[in-house]
Amino acid sequence: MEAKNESLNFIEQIIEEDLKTGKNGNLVHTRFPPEPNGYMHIGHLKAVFVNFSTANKYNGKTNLRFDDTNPAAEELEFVESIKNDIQWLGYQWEDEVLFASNYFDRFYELAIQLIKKGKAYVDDSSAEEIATMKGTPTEPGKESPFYSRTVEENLDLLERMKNGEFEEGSKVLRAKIDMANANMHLRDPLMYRIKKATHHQTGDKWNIYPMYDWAHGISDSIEGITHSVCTLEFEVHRPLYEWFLNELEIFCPQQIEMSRLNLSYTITSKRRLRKLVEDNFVSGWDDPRMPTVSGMRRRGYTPASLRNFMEKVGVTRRNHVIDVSLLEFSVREDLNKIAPRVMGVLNPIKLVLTNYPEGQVEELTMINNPEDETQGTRKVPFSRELYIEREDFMEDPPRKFFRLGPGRNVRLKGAYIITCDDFVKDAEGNVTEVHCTYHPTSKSGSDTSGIKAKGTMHFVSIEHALDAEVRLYDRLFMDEAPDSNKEKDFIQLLNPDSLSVIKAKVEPHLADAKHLDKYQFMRKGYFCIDPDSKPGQLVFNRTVTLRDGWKKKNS
RNA sequence: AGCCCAAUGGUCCAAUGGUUAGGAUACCUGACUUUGACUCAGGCGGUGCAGGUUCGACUCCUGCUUGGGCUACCA
Repeated sequence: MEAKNESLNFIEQIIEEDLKTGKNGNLVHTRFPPEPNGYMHIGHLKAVFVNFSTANKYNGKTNLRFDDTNPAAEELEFVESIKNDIQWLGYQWEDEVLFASNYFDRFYELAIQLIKKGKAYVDDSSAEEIATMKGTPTEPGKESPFYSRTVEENLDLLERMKNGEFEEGSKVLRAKIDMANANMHLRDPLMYRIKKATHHQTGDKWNIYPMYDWAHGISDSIEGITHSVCTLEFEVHRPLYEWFLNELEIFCPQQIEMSRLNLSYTITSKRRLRKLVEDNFVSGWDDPRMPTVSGMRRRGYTPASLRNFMEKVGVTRRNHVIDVSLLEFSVREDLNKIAPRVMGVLNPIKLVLTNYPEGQVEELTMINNPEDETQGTRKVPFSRELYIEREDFMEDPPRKFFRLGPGRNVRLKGAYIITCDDFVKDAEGNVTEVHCTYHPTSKSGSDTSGIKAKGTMHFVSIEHALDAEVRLYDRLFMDEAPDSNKEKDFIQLLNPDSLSVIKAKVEPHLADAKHLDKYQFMRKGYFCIDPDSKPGQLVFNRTVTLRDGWKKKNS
């Protein structure tokens, strides 16, 4: 029946094993739990992809739950942008958007339960004292002087902490576990700290806020999450995750850690991305060079290309650095199928067809996308004076140059074969004009000339061309792993040429192009309309170049 | 330093106690081409080291090495 035996990633293997044993009543329920403290970037994308696509594969569900336990860092703006990004990627969460803050009352009840069990206590020590008493990985910690408070005293103090009677930093609630444990996270971890902040969901109701470890597992448990996927650095938190849920005697989901996504020539440190924005190294969080979802969207990456990329990357527990060329491949692969072809000359030089009648204009019919004939055709004007790409003419070309040079023939895409007769230089010796004759019987589609042309070139008619600003992007960093370079600050590794803005000439068909419309400029790459674009003032972003065998060979 | 995790072509991901360890990408060839794109065909290139178990180890075990994580009132 099945054509091939697809290999499973390690998470799918766990799930299929659980399905076999009926562990979770044959349910698969995942969640994507971002903290709303910034914009989503390509690193988050992997978590989105794994959680949603895995659940989807097993007819399960995926919750979107904001891990909003730290009001000092979080904002509503980020809640909205994250929701927007997830939907743009093509995923839909189960039911309503959830918040850890929905469960604050429940967390509090459970904390009381833990105190009554003698498994939690209020500690008046300062942050520094707690850190000192925690010991080090090689030395055991020491018990706090407040370790042995009575249950009654702890209950009273917690309630007064909740009621706002104490200053921030003066008291915390800690779980009573094991101050000598080799795992530092088990040395009486904090459950609550006092924060007199206004929360974007709960307002001023709370004066204490739960820590990640206290909130996360309980949230997963409440929602009936079966497989709680997170990244490798949370591995050492798992014993604590399980300790809380077991002490509370409530459902314990399985936490599964996977490696986080690292991309070559890219940073995903939120702190560093913020510095790029705040110090104006980029134009904003949605600068097309940023690895944010909003940046990639503006750059012209498609949701399908990003999902395909994630699929290719795979899911494992090893640290890796994915080559950015795999991302670029995925983007080209999708754009090749969907992007209409147009002609745009990025670095124009004038070409005159000396034997073409002055004032004559032909409307050429061109195919929009050879990969998809349903995209139809369009009209492209052709006349005596054209722009071609400056690099497509060489005064003294090498043998295997397929383009224009004195005495050479070339096909103008969708039009005629031309022969180069002459060229004009200015006082500095720069070529300013190329003169050719066209062969009237060589018209595209009805060529009876018998003339051979090695190459095909794009062009635009000078009279009909539109001006366009084109923003060319290159990688933001020159270093393969800017996040982990120990010698240099990441700012020093920025590529000074990551953006160049040029004035280009494009075919008139593009006058109506709209925000984020995607095109292939033939022979030049994939481009999309930037939000800065206005009618009469076109602005394009280059999403990615085409593969270029010629350039590679000659560089 | 202690504890935990990982180790397969340049990169990423598969596979098996037993012939030539497979795919993707990258790179190189060639074919095709009215995009030097796309497509197609081919090539290059790999089990970290040392022991052990076994008839046989890339796979299991031990040690080592290398890389990563943990010592926040962040998540």
